[in-house]
Amino acid sequence: MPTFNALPGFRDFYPADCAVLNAICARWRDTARRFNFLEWSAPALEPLELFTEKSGEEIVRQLFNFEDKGGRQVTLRPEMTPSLARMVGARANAMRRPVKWFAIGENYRYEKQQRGRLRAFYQYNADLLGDPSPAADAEIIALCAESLRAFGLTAADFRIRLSDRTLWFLFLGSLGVPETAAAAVLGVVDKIERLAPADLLAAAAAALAGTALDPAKILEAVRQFTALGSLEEMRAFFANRSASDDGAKIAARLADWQTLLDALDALGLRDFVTPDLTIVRGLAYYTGFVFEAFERAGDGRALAGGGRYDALVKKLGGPEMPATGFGMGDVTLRNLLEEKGLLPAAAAAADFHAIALAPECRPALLADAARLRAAGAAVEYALKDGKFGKLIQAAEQSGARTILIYGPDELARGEVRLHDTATRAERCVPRASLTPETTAA
RNA sequence: GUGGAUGUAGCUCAGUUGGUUAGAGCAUCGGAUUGUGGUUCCGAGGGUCGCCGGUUCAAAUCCGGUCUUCCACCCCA
Repeated sequence: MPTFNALPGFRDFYPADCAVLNAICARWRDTARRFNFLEWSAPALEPLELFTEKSGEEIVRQLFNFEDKGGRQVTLRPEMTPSLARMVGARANAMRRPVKWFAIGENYRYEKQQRGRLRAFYQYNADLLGDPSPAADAEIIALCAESLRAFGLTAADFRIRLSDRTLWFLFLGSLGVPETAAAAVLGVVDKIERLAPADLLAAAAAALAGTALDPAKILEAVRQFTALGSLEEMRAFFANRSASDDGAKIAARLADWQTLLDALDALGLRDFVTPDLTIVRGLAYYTGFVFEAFERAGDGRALAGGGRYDALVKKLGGPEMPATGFGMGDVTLRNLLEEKGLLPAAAAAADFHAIALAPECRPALLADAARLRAAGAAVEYALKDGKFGKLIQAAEQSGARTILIYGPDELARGEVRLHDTATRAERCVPRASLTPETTAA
């Protein structure tokens, strides 16, 4: 017989693991509820075109896709945003705005796994659609930060790096970079810390092919731009540059930054947010403010990421619908919470563990167990009769708060003996008085 | 997809220059003259040593392949 394991990158969830996952999802749901976001869901299996339309054919390499028995090209979803765009787009004209939705679902990506990166993972998404203003960006960023704070993480544990593709495009335009090349330049910016200088220059030259611009000069300007660490430095940077046609647009955009940062300040989250223009996000569909939450110590892993995608709903067949949102996975978050000792205790013990000291006592035990369960208590009992020592030992090791002892002596008086697992205190009470709140103390 | 490591019981690990039916602790299950036990003691189950092949009288051990896991790239929705 072969042994069967879960597929690579997939996880079996034993009860202790499942309890952790449930605890994480519960915190996510509660935080979203406090922001009055509504939960939605969608199929895990979707048409392949839903994702190639959004991200291009090259995405297929990282999808669990196949042809179904009806000849349809389908794939397990790698993310939920296209499904959201479809659903919102279909009813957008009838929906009161802003639309504030969140979802928790398992996503699938055909990638070689490593720490924090599996082939199946749960992701929490929150999106705010129908409002293009910085106030909406502030709300999404605030929800992202509070969703992490809900686990006990502090400003010492994580930081949200805030950037802005709108400002990037305005800046690149002021350098003379044409719109057609701007996205490619941002792709180079995304690698600026990882590539060797020679490779970086070659990449910049490739991105600027067809223009008369000097890659080295553009790179130098980009470096100065990415070094800006505050709104004040950004203002000074642009003030020192010669006025251009984009000057008014840049000034307006910096005012949006002010609005956004002021809102986060008033929400009590300013300490969690750092302007960081090195963040550009790989995907081309982001259009405005983008952000990523990173852990501050250790590996500096990304915990969440998101941004504004004002064109996506329309691209997927819906009406004009500005949108911003973020995604947060369970894998890296769980790793971080484990390291910080912030995982909630998972042990789920019964309220009562009942034992019968003689076969004729069992009917009374079963009747009381049924009554307590109907009243809401968690009740378990030994399935077979045995010696007293074995029964009480198993009862104690079960972790139940209170042991119910059904012996001939007690039952003759219409009573049951209560035994407190922690203190070993005991007392007898009439069976009829048992409630879920009854204790031996 | 590329490269480098890794693999012995459910878990943590021993296992000598290749040498008899592969071990320990923890965990699990059972027992210790049949109402106060969490201790202790005894015992049992559980491994084709990741898998396949090769070398050898003999392989957990050496060699090749493959899979898995981990790490670094790629990618990161």
